[in-house]
Amino acid sequence: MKLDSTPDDVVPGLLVGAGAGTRVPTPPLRGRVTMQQVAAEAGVSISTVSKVINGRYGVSTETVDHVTRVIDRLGYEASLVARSLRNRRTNVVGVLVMDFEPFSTEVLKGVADAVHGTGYELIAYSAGGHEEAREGWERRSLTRLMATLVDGAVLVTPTVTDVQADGPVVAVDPQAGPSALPAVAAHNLQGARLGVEHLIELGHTRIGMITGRSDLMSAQQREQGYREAMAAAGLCVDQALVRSGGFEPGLSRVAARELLSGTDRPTAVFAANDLSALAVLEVARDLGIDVPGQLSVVGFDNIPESVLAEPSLTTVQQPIRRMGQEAAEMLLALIAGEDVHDLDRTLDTSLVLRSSTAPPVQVR
Amino acid sequence: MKLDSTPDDVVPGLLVGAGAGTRVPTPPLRGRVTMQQVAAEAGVSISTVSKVINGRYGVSTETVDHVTRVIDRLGYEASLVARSLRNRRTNVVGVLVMDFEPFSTEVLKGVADAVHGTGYELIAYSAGGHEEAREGWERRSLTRLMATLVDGAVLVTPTVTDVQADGPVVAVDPQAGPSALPAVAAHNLQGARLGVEHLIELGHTRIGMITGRSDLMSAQQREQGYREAMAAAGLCVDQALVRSGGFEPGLSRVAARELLSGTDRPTAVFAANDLSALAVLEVARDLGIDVPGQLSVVGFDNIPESVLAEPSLTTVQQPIRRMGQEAAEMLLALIAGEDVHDLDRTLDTSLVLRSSTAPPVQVR
DNA sequence: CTGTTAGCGCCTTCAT
DNA sequence: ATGAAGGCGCTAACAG
Repeated sequence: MKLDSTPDDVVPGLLVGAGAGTRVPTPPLRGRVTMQQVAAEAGVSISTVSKVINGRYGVSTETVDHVTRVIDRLGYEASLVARSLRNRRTNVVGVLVMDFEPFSTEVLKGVADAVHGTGYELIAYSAGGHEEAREGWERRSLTRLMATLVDGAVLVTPTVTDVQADGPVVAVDPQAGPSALPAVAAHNLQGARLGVEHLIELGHTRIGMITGRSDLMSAQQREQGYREAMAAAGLCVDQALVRSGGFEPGLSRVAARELLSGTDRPTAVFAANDLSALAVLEVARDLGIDVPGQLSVVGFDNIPESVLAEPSLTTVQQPIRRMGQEAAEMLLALIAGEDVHDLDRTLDTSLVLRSSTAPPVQVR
Repeated sequence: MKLDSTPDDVVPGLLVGAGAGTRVPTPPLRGRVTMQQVAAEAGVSISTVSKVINGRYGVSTETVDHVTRVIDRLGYEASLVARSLRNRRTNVVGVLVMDFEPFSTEVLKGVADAVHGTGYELIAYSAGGHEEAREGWERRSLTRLMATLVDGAVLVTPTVTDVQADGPVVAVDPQAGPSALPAVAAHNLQGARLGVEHLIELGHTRIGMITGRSDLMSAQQREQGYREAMAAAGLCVDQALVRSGGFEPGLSRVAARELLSGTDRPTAVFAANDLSALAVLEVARDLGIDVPGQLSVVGFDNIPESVLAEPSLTTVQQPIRRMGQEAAEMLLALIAGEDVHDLDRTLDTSLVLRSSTAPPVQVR
């Protein structure tokens, strides 16, 4: 009978209008129902409730029934947090990201694919996104969640990979040299070559590049691929045509504007990622430069947005979603204690032809 | 003195060779470093460590320094879980989804946009994805996380909205009638009208529809929009031209085949979502019906695939990401205790013209 | 300024 | 078959 008399704790949340004064189901008392309350309502001890929930032996059939009914009525569900804290095993895998942007969410979909039907739950965590928390977010996130909320984690695009965690960790697209972690990455160098070779085959010779964040391995490899393709075709790289866009829209717009405003602008631009390529498209439009008529643009990543762009973007596709899948499969195997053979996987990239590239105009 | 004598609890994790008796940088002992260990290593009490971490007053400068150093050296980071369990406030907002698919991840990006720089962390949670867990996932997830891991939550496409949680909850694209929850949705009715009006303006009069899942509000509204647009133009709806596609490809193909096989087939079809519209395209191709020559098709959603279709799909766009943003803004305001005025927002949709629509052929 | 004490919600021996 | 007690990692009163 103590259930109806709890005037001490004011409800901070919203009260639903639905009058519940009607039949049986004791108006699911508001807010967090704890095992405590279930026990009280059922007139048994907390531990008995726990046993019922976890299907432990040593509870009479009728007690089980009764408690189960109370649980249903109250809409009780064990707190993930409390349970995690207590148990070593949580049955949850985590995807740790710096931010939720196109790349990481695509990886997330892949991880979800692989986790489906395994009985694991999935948690994606971002410490908040911007700048401040940049340095070492992967270490912090890992420490904060691992072994206390998740059984294992997929690290998306980590800058630091010499992390130490007491559970399995797999990196996707690691950015710090030969990783100390099991990892899944795309073949950046090959991809960049593909993209630039496409432009060269179209007849372009003045090809500029918006590079990525110089401290990241993928950025370096893509730039190297660009240089290799140019060199292989006997074309020289005009340093004035290489600008950094830092893998992000803001800087990329600035870089693109510099690149396209000059008198002797390139006829084609290879961007280190789609976000940068989209920025180029935007700037070109501002400047009245027709794409692909007067300027060809090739991106890298093939994020969903790239196809929605106007014109749709020719880009180098990374099998992002697949990367997430493979990472998750590795992770689950590692959690299961199986020994995984190929701890460092590199997936092939491919060129996706769309509408942002064309042969250069024959000017004079 | 009881700190060094805890032989009862065997470390289940991996043991590193590093003896702790040596010099300075005690090789960051592996795995989960707890406050306990930091305290022991620093020779102070646990609560002192806690105070240092939380910047509480009443700790001598040198102690702060010392403890801080130890924390750095050990790479300690407070467990999100333990902290959440203790505090009422967690500084984390959750996005609860049935699964990580294109729609929900798009919402997620929007939420992330809005959360940036607010100091909140973001957790996206999916109970596993498929079928089994369908019914009531929103209720379960909410109960499991709210007030114990997150301060508030965004529910994506919940089927049930009469949930009771002890914290703010905002629904995005709720599917269960006038929601009892604060909600953000797209203007399905208006969108449907836009799509159908476009067909009418092109000159179509025999316009069919592939409807969605009849138990979902969005489906009902889209159908209503279709009927209203028809009525407004003085066109009557031939019931034989309205078939259910259940929002999914399989059923939609069947429906499309029925619709297009008849002798008196429609000259245009409005589909309740892009997936259905794509099915129509497919069936039309099978049947040798030219789109948009002999048949115009309009979809709803504007998923990336719609632009890749052949021909690319004219469709009604929902501002999905924006919906996530608004939901998050509402949520943060609610958490902050501000009173939000507009608790049920409807965002405008817009028509995206592509290549699957054209005037009807003048047959005879 | 520092340490002790008491839980947050849950699960698990260990008694009864 | 049931309940009491202790503790997961952390914080917030209260002592000293």
